[in-house]
Amino acid sequence: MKIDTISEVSRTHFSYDVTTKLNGKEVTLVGWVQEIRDLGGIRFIILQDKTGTIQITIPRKKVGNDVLSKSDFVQKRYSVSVKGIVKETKMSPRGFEVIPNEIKILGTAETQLPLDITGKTPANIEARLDARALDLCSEQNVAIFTIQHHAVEAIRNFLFKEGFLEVHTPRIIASATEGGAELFSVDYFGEEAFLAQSPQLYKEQLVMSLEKVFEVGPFFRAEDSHTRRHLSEFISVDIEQAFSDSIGVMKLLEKVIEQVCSNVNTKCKRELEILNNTLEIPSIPFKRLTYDQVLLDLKKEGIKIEWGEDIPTEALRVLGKLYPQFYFITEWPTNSKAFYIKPYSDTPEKCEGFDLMWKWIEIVSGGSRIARKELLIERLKRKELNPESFKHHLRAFDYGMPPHAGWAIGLERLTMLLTGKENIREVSLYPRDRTRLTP
RNA sequence: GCCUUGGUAGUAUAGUACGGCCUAGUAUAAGCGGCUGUCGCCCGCUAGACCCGGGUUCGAAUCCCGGCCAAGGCGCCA
Repeated sequence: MKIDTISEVSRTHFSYDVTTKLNGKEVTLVGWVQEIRDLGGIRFIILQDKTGTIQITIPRKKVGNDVLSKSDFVQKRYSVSVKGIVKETKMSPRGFEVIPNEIKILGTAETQLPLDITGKTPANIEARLDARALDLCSEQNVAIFTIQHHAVEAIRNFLFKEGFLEVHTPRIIASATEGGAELFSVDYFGEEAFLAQSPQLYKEQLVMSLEKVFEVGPFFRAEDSHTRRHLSEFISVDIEQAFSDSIGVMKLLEKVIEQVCSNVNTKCKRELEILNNTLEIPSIPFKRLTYDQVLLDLKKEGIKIEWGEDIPTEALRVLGKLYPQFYFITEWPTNSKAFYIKPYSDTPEKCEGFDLMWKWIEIVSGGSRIARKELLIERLKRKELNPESFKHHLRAFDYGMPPHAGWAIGLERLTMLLTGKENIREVSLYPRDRTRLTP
């Protein structure tokens, strides 16, 4: 059987756009064979495209020889075009079917696929990721990444409206931006360089000129973590704003989250249904808990944490049950946050850093930044970082650094809550983790 | 990095406590044949697997040791 050429094919409708209103009309559909049910005298082909599925019905005695032989030849995952007449009938899943006049075969596929694309025998995450290109064809996965798209769309639109400029900072850097986290090293023309773990230092410098900036892009952490919420390469949505503080950027963040939820809710109704997830639009302002309050709450639950310590995952899970939606944790101990987070001037042991939590997972972290060079150097030393390796960054503070603040959303973590998925690898197209570098 | 659990056809699993009845069962996918209203179609037939290496034993999918791989948890973080 010869493969047909695409040149004569032009799609008139996506599967989802076909309705009973088109009864009797001719449509041309393009997509993939998802399933074939052959009953002998009649054959049903379920055609899939990115919008959904549609039933092609082939009564053996009522179609031409060419249609019959093409439909004999097709297998699951073959790319085809189908030109045919829409026919209303109660016997088909969506109330209509398409009776083909012409089928073109545009591409083939191997017969024994590594995953069951109909979902009758679900594969585990490892097998799915090994065959990710095929896995992504599932209705569920199309729904996940459609939702992620509309989340980013809402973020971009809102930030544009608020006067933010979208920027692109380097991924290849000479030294650690924050210290602490492990970096991937790369050979840069014989010199050691690193993959950026965050745009932090660059976005701070940019507020001196562009005032309000944001960036959406991948960052890299060589942490040896093995959890359902960590990736070695993840997408960060970063903003930084001049002449603002943590209170200001928290208010902005609430609006961003609200916009995301409402955009996804209105544009992704079907996707949410497919994922069996409901999304509430959170009311703002979000609850603000101080670190001290969190410690008190946890004490009541029988969990004791020394002041100044980070909150362990086990405790966060308990906290997530007490506050099962979005909430901020503010006024962190200065030493538990990165060196660039601004301490309160009256109580310097606490800082203007915050985390936005969703249940027990940290979705966003941010804060007011230190704008004074001397204080920044002091904080670097306190964190046992060498100010010398930050000299280019520190110099920027001599050129008119305004007070500023910002935050960073973990896009995959945000997508997890939007889609109801509990494994971050489900919401990353090609996840990179401690043990996975392919595909 | 540490801890726990696991690795059986393309996929998903049963069998492992107490070694023999496992010539390794089932579902689904695949191949062939049949069927005019399926929608997890149905029916018949065919083919397909015990992670690798060593050990114990008359006998190992099953027990022991080593390795590799995975999932989950912790620490760390977005």
